[in-house]
Amino acid sequence: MATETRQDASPRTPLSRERILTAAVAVADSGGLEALTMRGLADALDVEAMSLYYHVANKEALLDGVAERVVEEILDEVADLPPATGPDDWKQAMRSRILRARQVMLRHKWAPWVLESRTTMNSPVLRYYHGFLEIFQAGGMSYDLAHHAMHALGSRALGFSQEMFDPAPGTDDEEMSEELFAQMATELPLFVEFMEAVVHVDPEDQTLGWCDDQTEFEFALDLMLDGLDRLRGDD
Amino acid sequence: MATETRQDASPRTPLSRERILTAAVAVADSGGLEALTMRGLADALDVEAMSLYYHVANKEALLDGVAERVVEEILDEVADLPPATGPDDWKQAMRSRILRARQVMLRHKWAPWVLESRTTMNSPVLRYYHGFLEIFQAGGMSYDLAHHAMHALGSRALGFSQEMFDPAPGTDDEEMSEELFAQMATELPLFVEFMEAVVHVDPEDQTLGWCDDQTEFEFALDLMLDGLDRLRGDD
DNA sequence: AAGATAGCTGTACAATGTAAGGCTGTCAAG
DNA sequence: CTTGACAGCCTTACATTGTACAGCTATCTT
Repeated sequence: MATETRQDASPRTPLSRERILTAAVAVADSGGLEALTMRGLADALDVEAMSLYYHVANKEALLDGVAERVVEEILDEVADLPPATGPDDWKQAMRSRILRARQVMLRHKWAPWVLESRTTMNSPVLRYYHGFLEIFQAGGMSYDLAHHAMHALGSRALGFSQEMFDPAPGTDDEEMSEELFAQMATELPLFVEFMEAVVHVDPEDQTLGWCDDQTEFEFALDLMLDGLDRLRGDD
Repeated sequence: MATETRQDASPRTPLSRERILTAAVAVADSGGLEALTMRGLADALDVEAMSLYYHVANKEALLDGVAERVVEEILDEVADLPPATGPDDWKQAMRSRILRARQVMLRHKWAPWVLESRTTMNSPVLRYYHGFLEIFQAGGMSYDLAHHAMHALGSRALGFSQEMFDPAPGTDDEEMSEELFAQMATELPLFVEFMEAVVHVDPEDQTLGWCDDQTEFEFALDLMLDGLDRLRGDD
């Protein structure tokens, strides 16, 4: 009964930056980003909160690490894709790569917020973007155009687009308030037609699952890729 | 000395949701989003924190209001733009509109984060998007294409693109760590050429102001608009 | 005059990140 | 074997946040 700080005598695998990051991703996966607190993470590791600070400078650094982890997962996901061989398949190569990245984002719905809040570059991101450069080069694009293309793709290169005011059907379907709807009918007539045409459901009873994220993502992606393809020097 | 709670006898303009939102935008403008706390906002209004709750349900509702304010500012900004008259100028109309929106975003650097964190639609946003519908319609686009276009534009419709890992020259220019740079030279050869070609500065001493946000924004915007123009039914 | 109420304040509490220092086991030097 | 150093983890404590709850006060109504 002398050493009673820990109940079980199992030697407990020691903490490490790697274990912490793995646990952090797991916590965020199950509870969302707001569940990722230092105390909560420590609990998940069966450890006290302050112990984390021995391996991670602070929460900001932890999130940096988590961001790296996510991009590493993307790198894994695209590792087995065949390289682009020339101007005829650069677009397809890019497309596959980005859609694979999107798979990772679908597994970690919180990831976009973490990635967007990072400012510093990190090694996995550099490696990931290097793959794009290879493809752009195979496509015969100038570095200048490749640069523009990177910016134009933006977060889409990492597999997400961060929908604005996403009309995903929440638990309660009152996401469009009464007044807004009334306003729509009178002041914004085009919207009524628009929704009737697009939503395939009369605006009276809203049962929306009208925006297929995957479809919209691919549409926008192809729009950009086609545009870039047209800007290449040699056709 | 009886009523000593307030020093000056000036009757003090009463609080109101409007005054609060105006102050909130001002606080965020000067101190950034992290300065926008209930206590800080109350201070700016010469009032106690809890007084705000009489006019605003909670912080989330406050941010909703702030988001509305920003979009209203955009609406103001685009109010005097001439409407699109037909298929020949829809693109220009859209372009002007979005570049005006961007002006607002440049005034409120914090706004992207607020807007992206909102999930519920609000009235100004609906009105703003209605303007897009008018333009798409003038361009002769189907509602279906207009719908895709909205999604494809995404946040760009509101004038921002949320740059990933933005390499803006911070105070200290060590945003690319030693190890990263070393790795680049050896493992990621394309990056070296890339930067030399694009950055117009040798990678030894980094003095980067290499990404012109405005240029990149317009490039991506035009890429999308041109693409959409090509997808319209009638040429 | 009496009470109701809108608008604001004061106090208090829980959740968060994290600074500062204490405990403990391991391992090398004497 | 003893002794010290130190890595790794814990304890305590504090500042900052949002916000619940219960007052206070002036104005307005009856």
